[in-house]
Amino acid sequence: MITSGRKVNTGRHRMLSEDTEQAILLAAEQEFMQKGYEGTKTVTIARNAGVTHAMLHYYFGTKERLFNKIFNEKMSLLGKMVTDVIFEPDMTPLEKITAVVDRHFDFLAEHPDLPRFLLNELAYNSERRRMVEHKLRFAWGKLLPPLQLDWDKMIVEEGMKPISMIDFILDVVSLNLFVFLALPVLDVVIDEFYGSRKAFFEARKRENVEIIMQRLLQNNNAYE
Amino acid sequence: MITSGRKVNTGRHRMLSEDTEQAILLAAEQEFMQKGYEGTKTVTIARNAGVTHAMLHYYFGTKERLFNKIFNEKMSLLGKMVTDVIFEPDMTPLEKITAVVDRHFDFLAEHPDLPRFLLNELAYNSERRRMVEHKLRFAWGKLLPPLQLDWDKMIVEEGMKPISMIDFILDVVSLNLFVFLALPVLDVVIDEFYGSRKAFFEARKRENVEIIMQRLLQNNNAYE
DNA sequence: CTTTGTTCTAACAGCTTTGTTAAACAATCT
DNA sequence: AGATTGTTTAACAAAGCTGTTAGAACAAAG
Repeated sequence: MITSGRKVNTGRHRMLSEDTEQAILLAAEQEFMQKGYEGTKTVTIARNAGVTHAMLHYYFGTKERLFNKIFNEKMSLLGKMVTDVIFEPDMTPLEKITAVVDRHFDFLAEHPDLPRFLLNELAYNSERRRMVEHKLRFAWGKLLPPLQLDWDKMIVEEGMKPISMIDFILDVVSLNLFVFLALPVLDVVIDEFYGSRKAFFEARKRENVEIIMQRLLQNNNAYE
Repeated sequence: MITSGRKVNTGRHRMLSEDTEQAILLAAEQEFMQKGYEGTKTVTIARNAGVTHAMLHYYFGTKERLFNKIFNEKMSLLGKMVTDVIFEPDMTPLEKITAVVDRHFDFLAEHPDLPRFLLNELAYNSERRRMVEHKLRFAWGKLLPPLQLDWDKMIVEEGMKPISMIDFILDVVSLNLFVFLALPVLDVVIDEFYGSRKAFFEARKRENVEIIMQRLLQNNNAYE
């Protein structure tokens, strides 16, 4: 089915068959996401793509290069998430926070395997970690300072409980990401206590928004 | 250094050299934790244990069996955590909650790689997942019902915001576990914003206790 | 229907990894 | 001493995996 047709090629020479390439990329993505770099065998990718395993090397050279293509694509997705989530329309500060948590969660629900995949490959490979470190520093060097100003202003003007922005971000990320990082294990819990993933996601999203809001609002019954 | 001496053996026969076995187990634990099942090679374990690689098979048969020994040991540790954390001394309900979150965090800090290791091997291996599923169901079948009673009582008597116990548990686990699941990536953030892991851990523990308590306490400034 | 460059297959080369085995060795028991 | 048992080594076998290559099949254009 892949070999259905050679690429129609007006410009003469030097063009690969998109279909085959795509089939390999798709199969590779599934395998790498499911089993990680080391757990994935190139022969399996080829088999799942319906292609001889020599083709995989013809198109992508090495397993490493194929993996990097997938990995970088997923890293871009992560970057896209940040920009998608961070810049919100005109709302009151509280509405903004709600919207951020909400959209962050929704994004993750659309890419449930993304966090575990990235976190893992970074945990298991120190070289990749070093590569990403630069990107991270650069990214937040540009993103954080402007946000910080808005943040401090909001805390004062809205009379919120003081909290550093970075701590707050970690709160949101912890609560939202965990749902997806632990999904393979949580599936058992979900089955028993929530019925379906959908119901579970909705419940957790509500709860995460709730707990985050409660953290920010001033509370008269001080404990301690 | 391992081959220094054969085991002195009063009890006659049928005893393996504890030293060698331990050296292999220790090296295996380090490798498996750091690189996962697939990323770990038995020759590397043997080399790090200072032992020929045939010894590894002499003592443990197969890579799988060796891995399972480590894996089960870590699962027991997880079980131990639950019992350690859940049964608290006499305190007011609010103090109890604080203590639970606190001890849960401290336990994780003593075993920072445990959650990622277990979560990963479960995510990557469906057979292991099925094995664990039974244990989980059995465990909470015994643990949850009695806790549930205390929980509902506490909510009413202390005038807390209503929240299901399971949602509350997920809140605590999300916040505490994430710190350690994401540690390899967070290290970059830590370096920049907290100085040291120790400082980061302390800050996060405080914050996690804080956000959890705020979630439970009734709040006069209702938002929405 | 030949030429030209591209896509694809089958076979294979070479390395890595897991696992086995035979024989040497050390300690203990008789 | 010699037999017995448990431990270790070195060498080997077999399978698995990544990557290569020679050339066949093919499509398009001359």
